[in-house]
Amino acid sequence: MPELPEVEVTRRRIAPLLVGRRIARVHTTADSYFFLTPPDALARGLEGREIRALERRGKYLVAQLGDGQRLMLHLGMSGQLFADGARSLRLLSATSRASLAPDEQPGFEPDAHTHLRLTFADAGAEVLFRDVRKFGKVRLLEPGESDPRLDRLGIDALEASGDDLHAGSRGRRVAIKNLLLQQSLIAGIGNIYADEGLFLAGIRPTRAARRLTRPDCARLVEGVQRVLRRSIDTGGSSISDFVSPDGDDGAYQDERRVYARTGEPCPQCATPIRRIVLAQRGTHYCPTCQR
DNA sequence: ATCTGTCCCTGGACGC
DNA sequence: TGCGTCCAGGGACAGA
Repeated sequence: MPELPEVEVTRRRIAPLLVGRRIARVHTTADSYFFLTPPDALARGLEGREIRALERRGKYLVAQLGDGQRLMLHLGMSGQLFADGARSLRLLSATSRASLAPDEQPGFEPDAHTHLRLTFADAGAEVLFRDVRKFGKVRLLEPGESDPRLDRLGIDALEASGDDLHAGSRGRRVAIKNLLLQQSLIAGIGNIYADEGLFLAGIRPTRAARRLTRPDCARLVEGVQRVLRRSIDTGGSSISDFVSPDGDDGAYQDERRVYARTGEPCPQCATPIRRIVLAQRGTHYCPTCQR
């Protein structure tokens, strides 16, 4: 599930394949709510454009195009942005996987879930956007046009300070975890890193946001940033579908302390990790270390 | 204004 | 073995 680190890893590795290249051909799947810009308009708008830069805002990627247009991408839950030639079992459907010999590593063939495929004017790798569950989004923004999804984003999680969180949590009765997931306050934190950050800070996810002191907020932001940076350094978390543009799996899932470790001993005190549901999301914490 | 619940989608896990 | 059912989760949205 792509959160800030997975999106940032994707950006760093895919940027060299995109920036400075001119899009020659665009292939899409049929229209669906994945396409905020309908496929035909998207193809028309993109063909012939040069990509000048690739930026990240929270969990969004924004490509700056040569004539002032921008291409906005969100990976959703199961989005995969990669180059053709990437090799990973995560890029295959279950049926193609089942037909494989145990040691076989076949190349990827664009399938029904490959919603966007960019071919470039010069030779070189194509870039593909695959998203099985279609929670991802793609939109072409005309010069000067904005998208409320981007406008609403708060400060990037890597730039945020404890004071930002403290200011945003005043008077809020919601559980602190819910607040961490709100992209309008701090952008980029998702379910995994919220749980991990709260554990590092020793704060229970259910605590009312307004009950956090200034030092609590400082510790929490510090904890969240520590796990985000570490995850970027290890290539992100490949817990379900995430795969980097070259097909590598991330390794951060091996460093998880509480996320999806229900019943396992807390790494600090050996109390079994507890799982509850907050904001319709699985939430994991140590009942002893997190108060 | 804030908060909660519902919905989009598909594959994988699980039970019989 | 094979089918059915449930669940995961980001974020938009409706309604309280």
